[in-house]
Amino acid sequence: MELINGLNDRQREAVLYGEGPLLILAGAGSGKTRVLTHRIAYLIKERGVFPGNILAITFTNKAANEMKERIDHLLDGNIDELWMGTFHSACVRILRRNIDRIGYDRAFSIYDRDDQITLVKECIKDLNLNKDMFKERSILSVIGSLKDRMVDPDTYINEHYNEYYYRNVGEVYALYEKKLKANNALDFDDLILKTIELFNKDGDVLDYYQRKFKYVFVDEFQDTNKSQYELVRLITGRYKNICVVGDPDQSIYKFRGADISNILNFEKDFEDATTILLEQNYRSTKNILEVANQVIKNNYGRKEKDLWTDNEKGDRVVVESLLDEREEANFVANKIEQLLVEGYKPKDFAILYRTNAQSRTFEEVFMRRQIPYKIVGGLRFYDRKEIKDIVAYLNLIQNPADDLSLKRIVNVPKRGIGNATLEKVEAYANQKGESIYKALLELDEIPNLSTRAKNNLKSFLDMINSFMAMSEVMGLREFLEEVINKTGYVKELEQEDSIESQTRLDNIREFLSVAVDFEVNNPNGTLEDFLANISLLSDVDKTEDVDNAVTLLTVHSAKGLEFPVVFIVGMEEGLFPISRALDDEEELEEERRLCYVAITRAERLLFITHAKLRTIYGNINYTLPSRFLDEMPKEYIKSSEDEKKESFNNKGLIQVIDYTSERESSKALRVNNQDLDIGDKVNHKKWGVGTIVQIKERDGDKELVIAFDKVGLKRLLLSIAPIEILKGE
DNA sequence: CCCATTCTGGTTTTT
DNA sequence: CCAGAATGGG
Repeated sequence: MELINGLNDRQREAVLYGEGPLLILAGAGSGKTRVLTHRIAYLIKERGVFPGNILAITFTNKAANEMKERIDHLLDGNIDELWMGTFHSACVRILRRNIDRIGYDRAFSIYDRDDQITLVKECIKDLNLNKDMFKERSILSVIGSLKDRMVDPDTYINEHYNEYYYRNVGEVYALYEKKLKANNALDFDDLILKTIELFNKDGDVLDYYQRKFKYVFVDEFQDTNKSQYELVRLITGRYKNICVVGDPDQSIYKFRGADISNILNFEKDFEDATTILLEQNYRSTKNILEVANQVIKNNYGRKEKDLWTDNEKGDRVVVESLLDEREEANFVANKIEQLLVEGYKPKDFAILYRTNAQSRTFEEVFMRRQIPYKIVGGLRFYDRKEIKDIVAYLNLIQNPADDLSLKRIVNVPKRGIGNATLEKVEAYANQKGESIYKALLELDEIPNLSTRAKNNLKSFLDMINSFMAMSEVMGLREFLEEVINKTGYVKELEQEDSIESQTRLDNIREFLSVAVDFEVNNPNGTLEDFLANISLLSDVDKTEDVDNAVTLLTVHSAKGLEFPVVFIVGMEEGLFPISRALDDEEELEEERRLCYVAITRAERLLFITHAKLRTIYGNINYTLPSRFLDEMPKEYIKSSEDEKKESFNNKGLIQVIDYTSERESSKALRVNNQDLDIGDKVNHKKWGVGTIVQIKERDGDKELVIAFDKVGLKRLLLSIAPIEILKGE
């Protein structure tokens, strides 16, 4: 049978496995996608399973599309009925059909993180809490983790009744939930939780889906949280044909509630579960894999597993030490240019970093050197102001209860409806217990409004009403154009006529083409579907499909991807592992798993870099190489610093800086500063002896960065600093 | 009500 | 350093 050709014994066993719970522990690069696609194809083709009886959960929509395509290739039959997508998109699909059974309108809005923050902010204000003490971000992270663990507000408040802070966090949580409901909105967590609630409260609906989904698959199972696990348990309650695939060593979403114990407990929770281990790696060279294995070994209490490969040994992993982030980016660019000459293509390269902020230097350098690149995440298209504004219009039109969206755009573009006016309307709505939109329908009843305000509100209302009517009859693109024109949004930007407004117009045009794409791919798609679709896209999904470009992305976003050549940058203590993890053993282990994920993305070549100086918040920091570098076995590593060191007479910091000082800025400084140079020692009145590590021109003065022996790095101006230069080598 | 300016404080990772 | 919030003048 062609479906098992070329598979190894373990893989074949997984593909051909019969009924009942199955746990596939799949190491990095062990061909789990292959196993999943082949198993699904096998069920359909050889076992006669109807595609509509299969639900497959993937981590991103992109992964879902790719898998679906691969299955399509393996079969001749039609697989349109196969449900494949993320937890969130599957839940939206279920809720759009049936959420009315638990008291929501089926036109509910989906709130993203920014919406959540706005809502929490409102709650803090409404409850008269001190906003310095109650920070919306930290409250939101508590709420998030409570939702992940399915703890409701009342339970939490009772548990913390005697703690002022946490009790009030609970109160915010309660009000937040109330507001979501009033706006007929769900946040990301709710998509899962409300589906569970629906299943628990309505036996018919549960029964329907239990019968429908005879076979359920969950990929990246190590990163599911408690509620997702519960959802899987409910859906598979009838047939128990649940196949999960995961790797505990690649669990990197603990901060989002991911619970490794889901994978560890699987065999307990599902009786007679079979476990299959995939340990042969097909992705990386021996050198790369060995480095990964040695690093992850340092995690305590993990289930020992040794990934092996038949692939060639390959080049040693290169570890490179650079002066600062600029040199780091230039080193990477140099390597890429060099490898491009050797026949690699831009799309073969990925730059992996721990935090999004690190992408900037690479962007600058790549732009200057004309290396084609694309960035995953970071400044996101859908997070741009103009896109969020348009989406808010659409949300309101689709779900008039959505006060949050209404408030966002009621005065964008300016229509003379300011805060004071809106507050009066809102007060009226609150008192009547209805939405702002509804209140506007009773405009004449609202007290204390000036005629002017009333007129402005009236024309706003008329506009929204006409949009609502149009949305019923128009195609998506046509409708969208109507909205951006009739609102005056485009007009305002055109009048502004700045570079910035031009970019915004471009973005709006881009958004229109997204809508056209959606229309083509989903001929029956509604406005609701379109909105749900764009709000559930992951960063990876959203990244533009540039033909041939270097990929810049966080290690988190790189999960599940692979590249011929990988650069892991910023391998420094405090950055990777991140500072917050340094004194917490559990978080440190998660960082180490993250490092493991990063290393195992590489197929042929792996470069790891760290800088000695890194600018954070505009401050220059001294950094040390990451502890993970020490965990990598020397025999698989080559460090060009080792080679260079021999030709320099290295006496510490001064010499280290000397040999990298070919960079342009230092060269220039050498000419201009006969008296002062990087590496010179100085004596400061208060801070004592230090070494100059950087000199910058600043308004005719010189700004010095000095590494003091006692107090570390300081930045000061030459003209006013109480220092003397210590001469004489 | 609108705009410009000052200030604050914030970076982990994201469906 | 930078973006968004808060503040105050027009």
